[in-house]
Amino acid sequence: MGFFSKTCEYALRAVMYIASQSSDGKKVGIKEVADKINSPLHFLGKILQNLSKEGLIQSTKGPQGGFYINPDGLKRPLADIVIAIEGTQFLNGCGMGLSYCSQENPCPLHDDFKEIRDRLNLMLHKTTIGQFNDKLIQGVLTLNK
Amino acid sequence: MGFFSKTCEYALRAVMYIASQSSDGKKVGIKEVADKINSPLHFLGKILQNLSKEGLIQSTKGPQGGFYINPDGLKRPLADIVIAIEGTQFLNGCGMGLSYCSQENPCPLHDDFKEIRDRLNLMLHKTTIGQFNDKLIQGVLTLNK
DNA sequence: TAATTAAAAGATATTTTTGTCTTTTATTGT
DNA sequence: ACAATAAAAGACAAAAATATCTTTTAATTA
Repeated sequence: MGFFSKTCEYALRAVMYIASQSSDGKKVGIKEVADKINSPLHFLGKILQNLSKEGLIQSTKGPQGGFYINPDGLKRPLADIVIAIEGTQFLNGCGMGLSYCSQENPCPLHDDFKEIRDRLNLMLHKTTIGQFNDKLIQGVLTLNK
Repeated sequence: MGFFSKTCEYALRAVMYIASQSSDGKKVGIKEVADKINSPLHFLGKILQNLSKEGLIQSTKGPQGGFYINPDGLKRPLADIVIAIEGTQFLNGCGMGLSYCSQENPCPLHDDFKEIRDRLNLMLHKTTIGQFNDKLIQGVLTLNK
């Protein structure tokens, strides 16, 4: 297993792809997204549907419809996606799975984990959804395979 | 979901508990371990069985039997447990799930993730299984709930 | 209004993870 | 040898994650 769940991996890749295509009000169909990020079509459908409900991406049905991200959305941090999918536990919970773990009642890895989680949080909060648009369009960065 | 799988969380807690009880050749039964780390008994049984096969812990059957960790084992890094359970992918794979992700063909998060993974690896490799024995015995650190 | 398009929603299937229960095997002590 | 103990092993079940397929709803265009 990877660091994030498959669901979260697909979500991150898909959102970044949609972002990179959303510059001039363009919309992309789910078939294109699934193809470009190499994910199962209908499974991705559910994921995008949820992200859409959360307001992280936008969509319209019908001809010329598809998914897109509005300018404000491009400025949101990646953390929003991760939290929407993995929940807050992933970024804030105890590394050893203890629910009462705290500074007063610490697990053996409490301090070490706090530092690593802090770094992960920092990274996910300072990085925005639209941050990679240019390099994705240029083809310098990859989202496929 | 947490950072590690339940299996890995139980494993880390159990191994640390067994370690803390292994100072003077003492052995602990699985019932005691499951109770002390608050995990499902038989599920933990499978986990310890696997760790035993990997040589990360030792066990003997029969009266006065149980699980223990030999002096060399106490010096091994936590990374050995995590790798035994989560696989190398967890500590080395691409954060976005791409199998061809590399410095030459990077995903958008390649560099950021590398730094976080490096820190996690460093921590898990410098921390040993037996490192918390004293504080666990003193009750300064917790493994339960 | 009708046909077409594309996401939303629902139903179902598969796989993996997590968990429980029972039987077997190995060890110890009598 | 026999009984008791405790892990190993196997069978099975429940829940969650992953995946596929079909139907419905909303939007567009002709």
